[in-house]
Amino acid sequence: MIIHVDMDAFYAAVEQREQPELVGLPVIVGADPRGRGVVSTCSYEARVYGVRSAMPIGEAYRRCPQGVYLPVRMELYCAVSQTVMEILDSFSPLVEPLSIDEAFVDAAGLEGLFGPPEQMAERIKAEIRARTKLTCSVGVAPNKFLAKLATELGKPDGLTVIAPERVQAVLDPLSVQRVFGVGRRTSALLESLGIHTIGQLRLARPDALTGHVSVQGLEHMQRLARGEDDRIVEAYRNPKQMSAERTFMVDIASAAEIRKHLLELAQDVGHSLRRRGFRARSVRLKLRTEDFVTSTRTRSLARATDSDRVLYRTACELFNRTPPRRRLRLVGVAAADLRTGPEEEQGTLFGPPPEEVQQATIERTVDRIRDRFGLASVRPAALLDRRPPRKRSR
DNA sequence: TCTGGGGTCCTTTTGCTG
DNA sequence: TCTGCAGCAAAAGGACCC
Repeated sequence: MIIHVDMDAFYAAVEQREQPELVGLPVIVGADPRGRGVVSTCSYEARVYGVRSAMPIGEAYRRCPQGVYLPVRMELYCAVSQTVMEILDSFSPLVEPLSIDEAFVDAAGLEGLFGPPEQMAERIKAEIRARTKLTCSVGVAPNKFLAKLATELGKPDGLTVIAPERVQAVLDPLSVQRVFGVGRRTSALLESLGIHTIGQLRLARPDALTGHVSVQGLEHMQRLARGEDDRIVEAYRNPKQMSAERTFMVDIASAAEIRKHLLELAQDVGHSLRRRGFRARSVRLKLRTEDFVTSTRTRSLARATDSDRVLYRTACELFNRTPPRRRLRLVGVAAADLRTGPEEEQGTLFGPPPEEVQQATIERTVDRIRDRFGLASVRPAALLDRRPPRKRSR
């Protein structure tokens, strides 16, 4: 059996814990309601007004002008998250964090220590509440998909068990939207074909969906609809990409200004790579124009890198290739095709050229300063653009 | 009316190579 | 030399999740 743990209205609940005068009020954590952005999390009191995660913050404000609007305080939530994960680690050697506020816990073979899975889940809930003063919802089921579904069915502060013999009875009447991976688009498609419930999806004949869904996609959905999911709990997974992106307060037309942002984003991504010991073999530039059309451009690198300068230059090359005709509302830089381990073969007997060594030294020094004084406090554009001094002619 | 930022995974398109 | 084809990797886009 697998246990899934999900903190209730996490960011908002942490804020209410830190500021008890907010308890019972509609608390909305996210962007500034006067600017651009969305709701990250809101308290259950705010949900009464129809406010939801990912809703444009302006719309949230129209629905709930009396709400308490708070900025995201990521460091605080990360610290609480760490405590929660430590608690989970004390119950099982196999814990897979899914995001900052949820995780899978493999309960197999732990009956001797904690009793049956349901009892173990009970103890996890109690300990999280005791140590963090926060509530969570917990699901217990034979696999990941069902455990996560069980959690959703019991929110907030619930403990829901889906026993193996009850899987189909629980699943069949639920909306297809409950299937992991079926979102707005796919559920609209399925409903247009008369498939509204998981039971109908399970029994749908493949030929009724050909042309609408890929064969693999349908097989995947129908496996989940039958309650089958053989993914294991993985305690550690290598990241596939690291990225940073920024939406501007006002759309930007100036290429010079865009490049300034690309430099900052490249520095953020480079910093993440070095901190976690990864190098990237490809760089992706993401652009979103004022009419909300998003495009990406990728370039593979000859050699894996974690250098701000290489990320920045590559991003600029991608940008220069076809500068967008419209103003931009967002730019992003991503490092992808990640790998660990020592630097690849340099292709020379003498290692990397001296400028690269010097550049790497500068970047690591900046990393230390940023780690000590804050991520955004150091933006040494001058350092990055500095060329080696030119030799004077005699 | 307005739509964040960090990700994962999958499909399709495109271009190269034998 | 040209064409068609298969296989592959890179690139691009899209759906989805929290």
